[in-house]
Amino acid sequence: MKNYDHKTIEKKWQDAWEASGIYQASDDSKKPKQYILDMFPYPSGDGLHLGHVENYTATCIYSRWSRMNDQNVLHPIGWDAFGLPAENYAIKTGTHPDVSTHKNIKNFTKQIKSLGLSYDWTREIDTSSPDYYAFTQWFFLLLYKNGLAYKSKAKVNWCESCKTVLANEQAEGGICERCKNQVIQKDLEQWFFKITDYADRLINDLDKVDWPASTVSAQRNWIGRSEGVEFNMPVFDTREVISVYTTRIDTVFGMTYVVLAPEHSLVKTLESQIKNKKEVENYIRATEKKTELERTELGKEKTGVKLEGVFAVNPFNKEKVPVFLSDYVLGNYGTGAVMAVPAHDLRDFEFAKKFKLPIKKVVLPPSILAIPRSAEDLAVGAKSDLRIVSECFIDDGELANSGNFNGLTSLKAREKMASWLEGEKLGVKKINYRLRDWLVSRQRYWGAPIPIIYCDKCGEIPVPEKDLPVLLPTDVDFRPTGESPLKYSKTFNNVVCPKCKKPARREADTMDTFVCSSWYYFRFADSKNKKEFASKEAIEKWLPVDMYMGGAEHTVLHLMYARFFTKVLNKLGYIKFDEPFLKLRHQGMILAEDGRKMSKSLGNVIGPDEIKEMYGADTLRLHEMFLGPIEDMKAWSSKTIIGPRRFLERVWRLKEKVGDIADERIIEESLHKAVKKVGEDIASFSFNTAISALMILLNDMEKAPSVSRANYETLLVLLAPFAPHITEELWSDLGNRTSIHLEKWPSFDSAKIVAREMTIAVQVNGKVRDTIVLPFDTSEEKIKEMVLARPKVLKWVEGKEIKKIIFVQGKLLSLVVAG
RNA sequence: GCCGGGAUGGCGGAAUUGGUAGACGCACACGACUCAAAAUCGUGCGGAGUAAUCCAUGAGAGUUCGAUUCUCUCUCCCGGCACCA
Repeated sequence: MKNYDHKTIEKKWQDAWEASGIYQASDDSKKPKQYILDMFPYPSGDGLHLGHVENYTATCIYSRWSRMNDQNVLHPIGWDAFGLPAENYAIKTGTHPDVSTHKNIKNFTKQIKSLGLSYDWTREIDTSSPDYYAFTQWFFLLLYKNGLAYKSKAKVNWCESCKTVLANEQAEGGICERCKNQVIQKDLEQWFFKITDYADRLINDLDKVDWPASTVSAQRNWIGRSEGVEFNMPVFDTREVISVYTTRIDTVFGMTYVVLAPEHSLVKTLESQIKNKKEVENYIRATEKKTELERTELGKEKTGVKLEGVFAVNPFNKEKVPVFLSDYVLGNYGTGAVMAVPAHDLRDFEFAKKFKLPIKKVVLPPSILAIPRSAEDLAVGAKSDLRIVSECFIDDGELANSGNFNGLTSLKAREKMASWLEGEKLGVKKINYRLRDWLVSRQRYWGAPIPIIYCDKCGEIPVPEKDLPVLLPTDVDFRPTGESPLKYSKTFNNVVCPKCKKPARREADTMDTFVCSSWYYFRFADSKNKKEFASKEAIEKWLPVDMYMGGAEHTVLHLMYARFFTKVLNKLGYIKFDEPFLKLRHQGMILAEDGRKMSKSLGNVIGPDEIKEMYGADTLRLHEMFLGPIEDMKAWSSKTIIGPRRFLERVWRLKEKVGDIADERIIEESLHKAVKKVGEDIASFSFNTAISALMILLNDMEKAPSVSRANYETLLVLLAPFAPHITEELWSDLGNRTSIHLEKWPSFDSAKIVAREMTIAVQVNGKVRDTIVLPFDTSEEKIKEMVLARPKVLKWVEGKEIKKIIFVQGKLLSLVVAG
């Protein structure tokens, strides 16, 4: 081989690796296992993008390095094949999703293989294949049988003109994607998974995993644990009570009204009390029409209606306060009712201003405590003399206007007040989560059918496990009609009841694709198993995942759902661990050259194929890794890719310099340093600095008069995980008969890294004034002596008193002088 | 608003128990090779200054012999969540 011809070389070795199967994981190996997983791709029609390449290259390097360190590596790949885009494509073009999806998978496979990614293809999975979704359905049944899947009414996006349910992504901004009409919220029967049962474990177990801080905190936020109290307020002149939840019971004396969510059930119960029924009904109807988006829109003026004739009684001071209905209170959080304290809550404050309600201060900020209290500070907004305060104090402080609790800090008051309520049996301490149950049913075609049968006699019957999979029918019209497409399949809908054998019908909804991806990492351990989602032995052998990598867009949903599934399996005794992904890293997004997101509409998309064609897969891999820290957002650069390419060409040309008579010592230090640095950097996912270390080594080798074969081979081995093709070619060219990727990772000798010479920086009063090169074993005394004789140093210290000398071994000598 | 993460040459980025700021790469300049160009190789490359030296890691303070690194305050940028009581 004369020139570095990436096309020939890369094809040659990709074929060779495929034939020899060197990346296959062994189920029998005694070596320690290492499960390295990428978030499996959705095979879109656009093909692989540079973000995929970044993700897969990083874990490929890590996998190759792990194999060289004698680990039994499981590094699989598969397809998250169900999903909306394929279905939309079907609606538009009439191509069956199964056809387009498999065409895309073919293309993805080709692209991935051409990058030299070291996957074990024997374990490939496809979530849209019946072999796979049989077990997705099995998981549904598992949850169902354990009371973790249930049916309930829920609001969905509904387009009145298209007569169809829309996914959230299709209803952005409350506008139907297809016809541009307003989307409304409609109550429909939907399936839910009871993830909220696991809220506390999902929060607590975050301590067990090595995940990016931002991801952990996003999950915590999403689950939204809050500690407070729930207490009852009698409704004046009735036997009803309004139960409210608050985290700020310390502000309870400042309550000037109560707010119920418009959907609160008490509105019906209290019907006879309400004097302005018409008005109230109108408000409720208006709220129903609003989309979720409109309702939660920020900065929007508060709306509401007073329930005339209804009063709640504050148990602390027996004060009667009015009751309102407002959509700023959510029906599905806490009790759906809040005590409103406008002086200490911003939302209540806005509402109170709008409806001219009294604002009563009961918590004073520390700054006010410091100065004498004026009557104004303590002013109580009397009904006759309404005083609107300009600001609202939401922090903790000291209580005032609060009866027996005056003078307490907010913290203490919360304790005492909660205890008082508990003592009076009026309330309890309560922890609430903002996490909602997971709505899994989709009125969609391209997904796993929900394995439930409805029988007029027996009711809701789960499909018996032996009848799985419930096959997705093919005789379906995708065009939107207003109901789940599966309803219109002749082969699908009509079944016999498993119990009474009378005619029955199937559930026509399919499952959210996130259900498919909540358990796929188990399947790779045992992808061909027909009986179980994975055998106990296979799970024990490979799981949990040791290293997981993928986009940060899955920070919340996918990761939360997968953790939920794992915890359910753990609780039900299927598995011993309770966190699926021990270590997690996200790759940063690759932006277009112009620093903006790559997008078709901007016309700034660059795909891996064109780059690979021009520079080769090895250069592409190296360049993406060298662009910057893996987790950072980085702009693609076609200007600087020449750097990595030149580097590889120099490695190629260095071969000419390989000779037997080389002075090993010249590059010994450099070599051992590189072995250490590259290994450590791969371990910590610092690929950019690992590559820089390799470049430094190459620079040093080029400067040496000649390079021994052994040292050249070491360079190739270190580079092999990054650039698998060129290194394999050069390795083979040297006469090696086995693959370089089966080599052992070299070890380094710390003693050889220690330089024979050291450069000591000399500081005077903190400023570097001189540097001095000395043999490494020079004693401290000797160094001081020599330093004090240096003219550059003398210039700064002569005639001055040396007050202190700080010596850092091998690095610096710092002199502190007077004046 | 809350949570998380950032800010270092012309550019991407290095630098961790606080110890020579700018590794490595790109771009640029000059030189060698060439009839010439490309490629390649060599040298230089934060700013000011002839130099000594001074200034410089978003801004300001603090701790320290010494701060990109630690503490406080602030500005701006990015990401996530967002009426969750």
